[in-house]
Amino acid sequence: MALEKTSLDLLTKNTGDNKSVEENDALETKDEKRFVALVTELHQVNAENQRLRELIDQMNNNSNAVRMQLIKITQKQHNLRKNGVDGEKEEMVPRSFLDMGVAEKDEASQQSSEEKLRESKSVVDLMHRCKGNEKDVEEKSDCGRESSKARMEGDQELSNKVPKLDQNSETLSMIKKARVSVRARSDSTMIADGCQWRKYGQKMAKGNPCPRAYYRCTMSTGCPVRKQVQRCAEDRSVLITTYEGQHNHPLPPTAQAMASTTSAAASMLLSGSMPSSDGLINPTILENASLPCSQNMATLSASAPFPTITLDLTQNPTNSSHHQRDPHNQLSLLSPLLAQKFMSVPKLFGHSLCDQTKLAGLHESQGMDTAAPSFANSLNAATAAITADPNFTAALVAAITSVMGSSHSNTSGTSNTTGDHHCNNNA
DNA sequence: CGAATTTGACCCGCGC
DNA sequence: GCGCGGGTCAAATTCG
Repeated sequence: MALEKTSLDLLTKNTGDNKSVEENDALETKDEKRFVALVTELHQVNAENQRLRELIDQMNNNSNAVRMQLIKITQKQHNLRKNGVDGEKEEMVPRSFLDMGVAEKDEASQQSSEEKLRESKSVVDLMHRCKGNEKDVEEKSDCGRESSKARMEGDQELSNKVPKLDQNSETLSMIKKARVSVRARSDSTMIADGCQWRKYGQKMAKGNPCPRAYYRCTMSTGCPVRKQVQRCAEDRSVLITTYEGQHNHPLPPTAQAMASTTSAAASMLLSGSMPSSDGLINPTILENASLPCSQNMATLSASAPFPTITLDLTQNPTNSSHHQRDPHNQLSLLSPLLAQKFMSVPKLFGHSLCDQTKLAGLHESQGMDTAAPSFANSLNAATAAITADPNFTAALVAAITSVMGSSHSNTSGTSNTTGDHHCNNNA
């Protein structure tokens, strides 16, 4: 609008007569018109900004609501499971990684949980589909994991699961429990990840002169999350922290980024570790997800006793090298860094992730049309591979939630390092 | 004095 | 069956 008026004014000026007084009057009116037009335009931009801000606020609120809903549903599911098992009334049922499924004995309670899950929003549905797909895997994994505990606690029901386990021992041999390992430089004995931990053991590991410490989460009674902390044998300044399990309680904002990211990484890992003919992890997904970014930040290990995804924060990320020496900063960067890996791909199929037309518009406006053709081809290949896997989508949702949460709680913080990836960049 | 940590003992899975 | 290594338990010790 303003541009049209300006051009019209210019035309008027060009076709005006040569008298100086009239010329001055024309110039004054022209300036006034331009000023009014600029003010109008400014108002329009402000209004647009206001709308975008409201949109972002709404998205943040929705994100938080979905997250809280997920927590509630998880807790409900957990309670249902607990009440459905006679032998475990007094004890929290340990939840394995990502709670991908439940034991056979809880089918009835799981059904009711599933009904509730159906009522929840699309994100939760996505996560639930992820759980459903891996139900069998987790079922057997849980049996194997808890069989020893069942014996120790004299739990007859759990012990009864062992024969089923033996029948499927062949399959079981392929099923492993996922872990997320984080390498970060730190001089302290333990990296600060926002959670409260209690040390319950320490062992000398073979091949490493440094002892390995065992911690469990004490933020909630019965929280199954454990972590191992060990210094790298080659580089003592590197602290290797291995997380296992999922928190069964709400986390403080400082811990949410880490928890969401490790969950996302593990979910992605498990999504690629469905039993195949050779029982090995299919690394394609991670490779594809890693395509556009710096290499070697995340690696998979199929040879380890458990499938492990390693997030290496000891190497310089391309745009945040100034954070390197501070382990706290490294951790706060973890989520955006991983999200950077994960989310460069969903820019292409962001429509399916953010099913709102406005979000799609934002993504389109950022556009892949400026990317190099080879890069776009790689991303197309990655998209084809990844969109076929709903579990990876669920992992992405977790990563997105992580980033949105961190940006929400720390608006001036490190989330800005990846601020160009998502919905809060146009305000 | 209660909570957290340390540390030796124990259990279990796996390979030989 | 046995030994080894990883993981966990729980009594003893330390710390605030």
